[in-house]
Amino acid sequence: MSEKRVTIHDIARKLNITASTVSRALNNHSRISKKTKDEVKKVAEKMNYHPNVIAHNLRKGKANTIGLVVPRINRQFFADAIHGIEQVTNPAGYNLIICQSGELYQKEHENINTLLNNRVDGIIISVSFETEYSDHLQGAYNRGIPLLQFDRICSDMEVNNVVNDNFGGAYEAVSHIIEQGYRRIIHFAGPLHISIYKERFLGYKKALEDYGIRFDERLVYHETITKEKGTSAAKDILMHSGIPKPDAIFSAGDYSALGAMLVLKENGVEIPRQMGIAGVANEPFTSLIDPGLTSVEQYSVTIGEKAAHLLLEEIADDSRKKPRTQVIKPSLIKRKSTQK
Amino acid sequence: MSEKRVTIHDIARKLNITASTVSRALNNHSRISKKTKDEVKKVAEKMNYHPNVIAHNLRKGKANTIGLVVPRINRQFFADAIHGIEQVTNPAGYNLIICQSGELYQKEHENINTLLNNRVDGIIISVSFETEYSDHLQGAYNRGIPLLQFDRICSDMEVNNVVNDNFGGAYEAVSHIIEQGYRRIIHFAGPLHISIYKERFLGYKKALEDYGIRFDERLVYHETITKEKGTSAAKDILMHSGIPKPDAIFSAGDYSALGAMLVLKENGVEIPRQMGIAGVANEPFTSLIDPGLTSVEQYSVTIGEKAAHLLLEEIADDSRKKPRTQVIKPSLIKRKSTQK
DNA sequence: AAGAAAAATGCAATCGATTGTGTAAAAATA
DNA sequence: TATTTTTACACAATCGATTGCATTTTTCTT
Repeated sequence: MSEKRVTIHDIARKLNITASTVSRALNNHSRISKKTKDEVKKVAEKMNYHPNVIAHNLRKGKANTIGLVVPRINRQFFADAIHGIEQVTNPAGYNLIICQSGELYQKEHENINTLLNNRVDGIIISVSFETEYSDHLQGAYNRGIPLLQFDRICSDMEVNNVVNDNFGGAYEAVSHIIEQGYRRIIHFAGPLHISIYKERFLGYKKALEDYGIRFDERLVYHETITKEKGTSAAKDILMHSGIPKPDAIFSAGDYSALGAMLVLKENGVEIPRQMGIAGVANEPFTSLIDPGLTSVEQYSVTIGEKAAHLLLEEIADDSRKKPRTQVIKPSLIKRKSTQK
Repeated sequence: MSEKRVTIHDIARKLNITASTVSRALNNHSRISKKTKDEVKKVAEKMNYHPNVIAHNLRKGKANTIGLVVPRINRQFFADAIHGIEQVTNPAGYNLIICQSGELYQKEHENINTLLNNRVDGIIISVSFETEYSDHLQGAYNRGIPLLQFDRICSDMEVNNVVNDNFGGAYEAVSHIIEQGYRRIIHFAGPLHISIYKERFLGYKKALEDYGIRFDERLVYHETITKEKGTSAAKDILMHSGIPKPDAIFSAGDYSALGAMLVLKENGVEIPRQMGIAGVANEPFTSLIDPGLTSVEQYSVTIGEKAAHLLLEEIADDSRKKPRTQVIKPSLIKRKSTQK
């Protein structure tokens, strides 16, 4: 059944030479004659030899592996980002070990340890919702492991980052909404201790300010980034008549925008005439629903690619440089939901 | 900067004992006194010791790693399946190395080699569109590596499989369509050399047969599983008046169904009154578009979980048993698009 | 043909942890 | 107290590949 595994020693024995010669031959070492090289390779082929990467890695002291930690893999943004990362790391000869934190700090910490134990050459991480401190990351970094954060970052970690211009994206979206004639603009915010949501919130406020619209705290729905939260927020909006009637929503995420849109439509609110809506992420569904949802495209694949490039660079020259933060410019995809 | 890595030898030196004792102490070996165990653990902790998994794996001859090969990671079905797999393998102490074939046989072959070189303990694969032969898989299997296929399978490989009841799902969908009163039912088929599409096609035919509707080859649009192909197919349908007018579409995928739906709506065809539409996969967007698209839910996370369970079982008892094929029962999600 | 230079290969240590076997120390038994 | 048993640890080989250095073989010089 399971043919026992063939090693360089088996090849050596068959050819009456030493394992070191076989090793050198397979690695095209200059001090080995072409003749033996050819013989070795032929025999290796014939014996169906596969190098033991584990032994190789042990000797070399590196694993040729990059560790990745994301909240969940089955979310479009991360799946795309991972795709981008693979696109770069794979041709460079690196494997990827992917871990999911499930938005839990504890799990994320364990993930990091797993990766350290596996002697990964570098770590790419997008932190969980829960992650407010970065001891676990700092620990890895102190051990000399190149570390890079993307999208969601711990700002107290001084490492390379690849992020969206969340502020700019939000600013552009809200500006667009205002220019379409909307004035009382609601904001569905995410957890503000998370950098990306904070920045979107700030972009929203800045746009209001620049257009001379007074910021009104009552128009902010906090922690509203799931479809369900969007649904209940919309119901709340429909009920509330105490405050001046809002005429648009800028949501920090597409899903809550969707939830709200469905409720509003159901209740006879015309979109975009009576209420404009825009979100962030440009999820696939935004172009499929009716009306199409205006949204901020994040270029997640690009983010992944950049992240991988930066990390590989850092791995290549171990002189630790001043951390860079690469900002990816998002772009606003204007659809019917905001075209008054 | 990078503190040099501490090994069991460092700990041994500090305590004036041997590395073997340290190793045994850390592994709670019964022959080591509680006293030394405690001392060793304390020092290990203090020295910030992390075991070198690579050395461990080399010695143990296994990598505690499972290899995964999928066409692409950033497709909802696979992302979900991977999620399911992780859900099982992670608590069991396995890492995952994920490879993408990009739907290319050549790449898939390389992926398999990478995994073999990394001495993975098992491989889970969903083959690419291009994959018609299974030499590469057979090679891995012959080397004694437990192998499991899911979703898309090479039927000439005698290994454990986890698949959808594609036939049944299609049968149920088409039956539903017929029961709603539709009669001239178009089929958007995928590449028929791929098991899942073949089965869906057969399920479609069987349902027609059982309801006494004659199968008409002219109603089959082949290789029509992308949104674009669905779009062009719909245009074709609108133009063609030579054959009796079709009144429903059963698509082997949601995306081509979507493409068709958009074109038909644009051209004033009323759905579901004039044309019923159903797809397969229950993609997230199916519930968001208007009208909602009837579709077959595949339970991709469950598929991943089952796949992982089966593989772990096979890894656990190396006596190679007769391969099993686990079939996951899909279910039809009925939405407006087929409610005449 | 002898010696020097160059080329090709062998030897043995190494990476870090595991493990079978041997041995000293402690405990139990006679 | 002498002897056996048990307990606790040390020694050394091993996993498979890599590599500095030593040694042999070949090729080149003169």
